[in-house]
Amino acid sequence: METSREAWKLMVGLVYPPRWLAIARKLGLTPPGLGALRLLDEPRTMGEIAAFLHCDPSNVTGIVDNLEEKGLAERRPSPQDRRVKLIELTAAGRRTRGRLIREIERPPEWMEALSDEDQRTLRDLLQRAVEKASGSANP
Amino acid sequence: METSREAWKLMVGLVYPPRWLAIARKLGLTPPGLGALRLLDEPRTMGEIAAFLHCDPSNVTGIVDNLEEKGLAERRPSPQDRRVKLIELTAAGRRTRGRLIREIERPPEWMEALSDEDQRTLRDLLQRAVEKASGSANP
DNA sequence: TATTGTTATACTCTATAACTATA
DNA sequence: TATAGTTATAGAGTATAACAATA
Repeated sequence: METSREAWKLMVGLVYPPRWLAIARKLGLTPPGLGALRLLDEPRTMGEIAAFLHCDPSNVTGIVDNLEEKGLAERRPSPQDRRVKLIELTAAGRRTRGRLIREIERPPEWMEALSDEDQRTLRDLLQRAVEKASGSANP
Repeated sequence: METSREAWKLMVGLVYPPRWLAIARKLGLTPPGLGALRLLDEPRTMGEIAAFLHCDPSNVTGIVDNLEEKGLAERRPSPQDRRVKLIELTAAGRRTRGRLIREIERPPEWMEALSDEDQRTLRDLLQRAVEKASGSANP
C-alpha cells in the first residue's frame, strides 16, 4: 500500500472518534453549547456565535438560553446598537470554559506515551504539513 | 507550550472537519447510510448494522429502506433463521461502495504534498503510537 | 418465552419563514 | 427599508415501547 495511505489510515484511527463529544457530556453541555462556550473568550453577538457554529441564527437562541439557564452566560444589549445582544460569560462560565479548553487541548495518552524525540519530530512534520495545506481549500 | 500539545493542536486542525460528511453528500447518502454501506462488504443482518453504527435497531429499518430505494442493497430472509434479514449489496451498491472506500481512504492533499521521507517518518511514528494506544481505552 | 425486525411515537437538532424592535 | 434576534413550525436523526413473526 502507498505510504501516505497507510499513514492516513493510522492517523484517522488515532483521532476518531472525536473526544469532544465525551467532554461535552461530562460538562453537561450539548455539542453546540460546547462550541459556543469555546468561542466566548470575550463577549460575542448572537450572529457571531451562529457564524462560528455554522448554524442558523435561530438555533443560537436556544443554545444561549441553555447557557443562561446553567448560569454560564448572560445576554446584555449592545450600547451601540440595541438590536444586537452581547453574550458574556459569568464567573462560573469562565471557570467551565477553562476546564473545557484544558480538556480539548490535552493530547491523548498515545501521544504523551511517545518519546520526546518522536513528539518533536511529529510536531515539526505536522507544522510543515500545515504550511503546505494553507494553500489548498479547507471548508 | 508543551511539544505534545502543539503536535495535538496541529493534528486536530489537519483532520477536522471530517471529510466523510462531504463524501456522503457527494454520493447522495446520509451519514448513517454511508456507514452501513461501508460495513456491507458481505451480507449483514439488521442487528449487525445497528451495532456497527452504534444506533438503535429501529433506525436501521429506515436506513436500509433508503439504500433499497436507491437500488444499492436488498433484504433477503436468512435461510437458517427466518426472523433474521440479510442485507446484501446489488451490483450498483458494490460500485458505490467501491467509490466510497476509495474516497475515504484517500489521503488529504497536505499528506500527498509531504516528501516521501516525511511520509515514511509519519507512518512509522504513528505505527508506534498505535501500538502504545492499543493498551488504553478506545471507546 | 425470548429474539429479530418493524411500527408508532417522542425528543433533539437543524433549517425556513414570519415577526419584533430597532436602525 | 434593512438588520439582529426571536418565535413558530417542519424536517431529519435518534431513542423507547409495543407489536408481529419466528425460534
